[in-house]
Amino acid sequence: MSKHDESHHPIPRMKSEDRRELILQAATDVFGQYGYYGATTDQIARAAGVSQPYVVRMFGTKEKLFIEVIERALQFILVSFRAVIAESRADLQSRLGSAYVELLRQRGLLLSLMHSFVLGGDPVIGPRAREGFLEVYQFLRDEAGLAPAEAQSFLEGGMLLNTLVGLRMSEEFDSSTAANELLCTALPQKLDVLLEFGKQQASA
Amino acid sequence: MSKHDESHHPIPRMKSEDRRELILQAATDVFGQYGYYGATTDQIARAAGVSQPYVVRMFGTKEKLFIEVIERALQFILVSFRAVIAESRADLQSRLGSAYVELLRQRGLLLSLMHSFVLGGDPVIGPRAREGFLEVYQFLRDEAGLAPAEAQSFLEGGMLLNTLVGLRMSEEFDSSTAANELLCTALPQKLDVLLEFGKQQASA
DNA sequence: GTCTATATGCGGATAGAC
DNA sequence: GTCTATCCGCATATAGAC
Repeated sequence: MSKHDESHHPIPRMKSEDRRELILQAATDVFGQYGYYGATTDQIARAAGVSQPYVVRMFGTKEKLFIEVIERALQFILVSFRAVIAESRADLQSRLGSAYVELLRQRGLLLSLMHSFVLGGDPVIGPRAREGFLEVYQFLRDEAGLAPAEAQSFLEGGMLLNTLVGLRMSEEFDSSTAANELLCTALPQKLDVLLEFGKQQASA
Repeated sequence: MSKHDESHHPIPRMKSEDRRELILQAATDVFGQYGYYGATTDQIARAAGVSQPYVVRMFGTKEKLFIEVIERALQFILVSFRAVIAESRADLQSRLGSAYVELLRQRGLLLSLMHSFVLGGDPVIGPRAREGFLEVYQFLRDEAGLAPAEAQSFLEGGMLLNTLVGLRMSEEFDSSTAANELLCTALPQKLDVLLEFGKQQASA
């Protein structure tokens, strides 16, 4: 038991790239729940199973970490969308919508972005957030070939979805008829993913 | 100069109801910019021209203050919407939309709400936020008489608007063609209000 | 590569004067 | 009704050991 000691503390001494990814995932989750200011580096560290100073050390500052989180989230969206159009160019709007909903599986991913979107006044977060949002818009228009009005309506649906997820509206499912109706109307056959996501959240 | 001394500090000794409203406005603005966690009671106090302990004293805690802010914001929305349907029942969707955009004039009002919407996981903010959102939905359906799909699409547009405002996307106007196009497409003849609002923000 | 210990600053809240 | 002074806790960041 000297070769591989995973004793009391993890101390797994992994490659920093892997650790990095682990922390980014944890940070995505925590930032998604509490937002940039509300999340603490200590929460993130504990979620990732490392010490608080380590996450600061690895990313420099909390702010830089947040920026990396939202940039990574953005990449996930675009990669996922590009996969959709690579597969086929039929019925794009709805297939992109499904892909978007699937991204809910990555905890906190869409919510971290949403938090960044309401901090547009911040001198360092704001510009990145705007840039990211416009990147998605341009993708929809240029690569997916949607008309401006179509792209806009896609984004509208996306923002309502983000909001309903942020609100944890699925917690109201069953207990409020209005919530039921709203959720059922708002989600194109993808309610199951949302509800599943809701249970994840509740247990966390 | 002994009767009305408005000496160095304001010390205007106003009725607490007026002071209360003043602080609520300041808080709405500051919470709108930084969110619940990001805003400090001190910023709010300075924006209202009072001392930090005073705002805490008056509302008990920062959390209670935030709750009052979002509940007040909600009331503004509903009052404004009810005025619209009282005036006429024609062309409701678009007239309600205009009324909604007009609410941007109350700095931070829609943004404070938006911040509350992404904190649905919070044990005390979450329930209020959900309740408020559903109240608007129910208004649209029951009082305004919109079909579920219409109400939903109204909310979609509202959430995109909120997001664009949160992003300060109007700052990108002129410098990004995509931003121009997005803003022009997204806003039904109400771009002027948004841009005006953008200038307000920039100067603050 | 990862931790412990800790410095430091800031923010919410309380006490009490005027 | 409103302020000043202040306590206390917490969160980010640094120093340095292993």
